[in-house]
Amino acid sequence: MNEENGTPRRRLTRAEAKVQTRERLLDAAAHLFASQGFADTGVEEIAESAGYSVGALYSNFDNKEQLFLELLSTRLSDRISSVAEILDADTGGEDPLGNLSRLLVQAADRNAEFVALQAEFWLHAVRNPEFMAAMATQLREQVDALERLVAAALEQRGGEVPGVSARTVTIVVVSLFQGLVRRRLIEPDSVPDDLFGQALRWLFAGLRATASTGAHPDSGAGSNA
Amino acid sequence: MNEENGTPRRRLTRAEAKVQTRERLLDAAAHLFASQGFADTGVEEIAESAGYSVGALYSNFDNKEQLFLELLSTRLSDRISSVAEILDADTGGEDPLGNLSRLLVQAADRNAEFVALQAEFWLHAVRNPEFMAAMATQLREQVDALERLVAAALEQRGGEVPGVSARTVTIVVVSLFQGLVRRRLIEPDSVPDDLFGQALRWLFAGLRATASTGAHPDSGAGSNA
DNA sequence: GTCTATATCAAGATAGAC
DNA sequence: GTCTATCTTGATATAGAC
Repeated sequence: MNEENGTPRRRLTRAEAKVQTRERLLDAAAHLFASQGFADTGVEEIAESAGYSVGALYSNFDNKEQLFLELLSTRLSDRISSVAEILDADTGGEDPLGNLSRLLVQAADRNAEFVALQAEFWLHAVRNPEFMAAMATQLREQVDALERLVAAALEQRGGEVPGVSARTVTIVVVSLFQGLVRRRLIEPDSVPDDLFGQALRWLFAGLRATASTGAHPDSGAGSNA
Repeated sequence: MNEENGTPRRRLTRAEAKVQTRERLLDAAAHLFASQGFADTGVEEIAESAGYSVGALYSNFDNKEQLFLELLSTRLSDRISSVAEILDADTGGEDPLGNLSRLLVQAADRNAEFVALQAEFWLHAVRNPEFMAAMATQLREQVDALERLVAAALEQRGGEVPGVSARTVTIVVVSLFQGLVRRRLIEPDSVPDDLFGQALRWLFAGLRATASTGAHPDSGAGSNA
C-alpha cells in the first residue's frame, strides 16, 4: 500500500524528505514571523513549531536571515499568484470594480497576518540591500496580479485613457488598497467596508473625466484636439 | 553671566536637566529605531548615542518598550503637526492639490527614516494592544493635519459633494499617499514624482463626476432625478 | 537528514557608587 | 540624576551522535 504506486520508490527519497522539511519549516516561520516579528522569533521556536529541531533548520538554511529571504522570494509569490487566479476567475463579469474591491477587502480581513508579514519584509528591505531586489519583485508581482483586472475595468468604463497606462493605474490602485488595509487594522471604523470600492469608482470616473477634459498627463497645461 | 537672567535660577534645575536628558534620549532612540529597528537597537546604543549611559536611560524610562511608546505618543505628533503648519501656510492658493502632492512627496523623500519608523510603530501596534490606541491617535492626527487642505481643494473644485465628507476623502488621500511612498522607497521608478498628484486629480475629478452622475454612496444602484 | 548538547555572545535590566 | 559594574537570561549557531 505504500509501495510503487506508479512511481518506482518506496516512500520518500532523501531529497524529497528534505524538501518536505524545508516546506514545513518555511510554513512555520511564515506564521511566527507574521505574528511575532522576525527579530522576536527564535530559530528553536520555528523548528519546534514545524515539528523539527534546530539542527534540521540549520541543515536546510544557512541562517535565520536566509530563511527569511527565501520566504520573501518564493512563498509570497505563490500566495499572490493564487490571489490573481481567484480574481481572474471572477472577471467573467459585469462589475469588475465591485468584484475587485469586495474580494480584496475580504482577503485582507481574513489574514491580517499576511499584511503584517509584508510590512516586516518591507522594513527589512529598506534596510538590507540584499532584500531590496526580492521585495521589488514581490511588489511588482502584486501589480501584475491586478493589472489585467484593472485593464478590464478601464475598458468597460469608457475605454482606454490616452497617455495613461493600465499599469500606472494599477500601481495607484494597489497602493491605495494597501494604505487603507493598514489603517483598517488599526482603526477599523475609519475604513468602512466599501471605502475602497468608493474610492475606485471615484478614481475611474475621474480617469474618464480627465481624459475628456483634456488635462495633460505630463505638463500642467491641458489641451487636446 | 550665567545667573538670574530674568529667571531666578543659576543654570538648570534638577528637574529641567532630567527633561533635557529625556528629550535627548528620545531623539537618539527615534533615529536608531528608524534606521535599525526597535528590536535591533540596544539600550546601551541609545544611551551612548544621546551622550549618556544606560543608567540615565533607566532612570528616565521604565524600559525600552515604554520609551518606544513615549516616542509614538508624543514625538510623532509634534512632527505631524509641524507638517500641518507648513501645508497650511501654503494654502493661500490657487492649486491646493498641486501644493499638497508636491509638498508631501518632497517631505517623504527627505526622510525615509520617518516612514520606516511609522512602519515599525504600525507593526508593534498590530501586535501589542497597549500600542494600538496610541497608533490610532497618530493615524487620526495625520488625517486631521490634511483634512483642512483637502476640504479647501474640494470647495475649489466644484464645491461639496453630497454624502461625502471631507474626512472620508482625506482618509483615502492619506492612505494612497502612504501606499505610494512605501512603494517608492522600494522601487522608485514605479512611482514617478507626479503620480500622487495625478491620482489626486483623478480622484477629485471623479468625486465631481460621481456627484453629478448620481451614483449613490451606499447602495450599488445609481439613480438620480 | 535530523537530533541533542553546548559554546559563544549579546542584550535588558539592576545596584550601589559618586 | 547619572555612571560603572554586574547579574541574568536567552538566542544564534555549531559539532558530533544517531
